[in-house]
Amino acid sequence: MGAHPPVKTKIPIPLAADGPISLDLTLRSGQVFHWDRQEDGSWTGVIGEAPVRVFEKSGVLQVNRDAAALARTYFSLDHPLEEIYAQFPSDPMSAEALGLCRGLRIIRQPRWECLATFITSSMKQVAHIRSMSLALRKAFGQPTKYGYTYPSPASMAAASEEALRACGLGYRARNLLATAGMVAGREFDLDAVAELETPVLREALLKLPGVGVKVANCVLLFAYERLDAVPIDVWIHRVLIAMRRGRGGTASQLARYARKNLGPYAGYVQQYLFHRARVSSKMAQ
DNA sequence: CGCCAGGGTCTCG
DNA sequence: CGAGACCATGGC
Repeated sequence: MGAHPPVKTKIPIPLAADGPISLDLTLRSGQVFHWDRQEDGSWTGVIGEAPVRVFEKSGVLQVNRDAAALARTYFSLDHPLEEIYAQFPSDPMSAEALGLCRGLRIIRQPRWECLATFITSSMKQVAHIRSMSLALRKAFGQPTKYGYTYPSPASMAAASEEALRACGLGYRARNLLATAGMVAGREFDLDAVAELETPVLREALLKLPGVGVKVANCVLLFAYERLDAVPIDVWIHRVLIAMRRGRGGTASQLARYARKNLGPYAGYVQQYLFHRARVSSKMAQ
């Protein structure tokens, strides 16, 4: 807590010609689960070890000075949104999703945080992933001005399965513990594998306990900048079937359909479709 | 209260 | 390879 002197000066981070950003959409879209929206509309949270308070107005971000560089990278302000939108599919669902989600950006997450969080995500609602993340941070992370850091692989590997279960993980505790051990012991080097081609990297990730095709694609998209990776969860599964006019299929058939029809930024399209599906579901009730 | 959730893994045909 | 059973938990 005392490591960071209070910084009251906020400097604007101007956007180049890369389009807008919406913090509300980006931080509520099921990519990250540890940000808090304040009453003044700003968001507080942690990027890596750094406490961050960030505010968006008129397409410009304001952030505490010591986190400016981190925020640029984390919020992917260099992603060419207008080019991505120009490559969006023209089907009605993708077009509607784009209309709803302009400014939603795929975040560059710290690799371990992303991998571990999505190991805990299986068969869990977004709200509960959030509560598990908070419990893990409180139990094993470090406190900062704006919340807790995400626990290191070593600190999780050193924990007991019971301590992880106490954070609400259920049967996922075993997998998280095993994967934390492999990462902490350098049996799996999260940084070294970043050099691998996407299909090879995917196969490598699939060797980790608790990582199947869906979680591997989340990690590829959110932590390794593979913007063509398409995680297919229950929501996207339903969306793809609807796109195929009710025609279902096996998981691999739907994956092939997504790869052929969602364009070069299929991961972005997927994220927009995910948000659209969840919003329209809430409206329906 | 019962349903469902950003699934993975193992077994069996 | 594809389909089914099972796994823990809590928001809604």
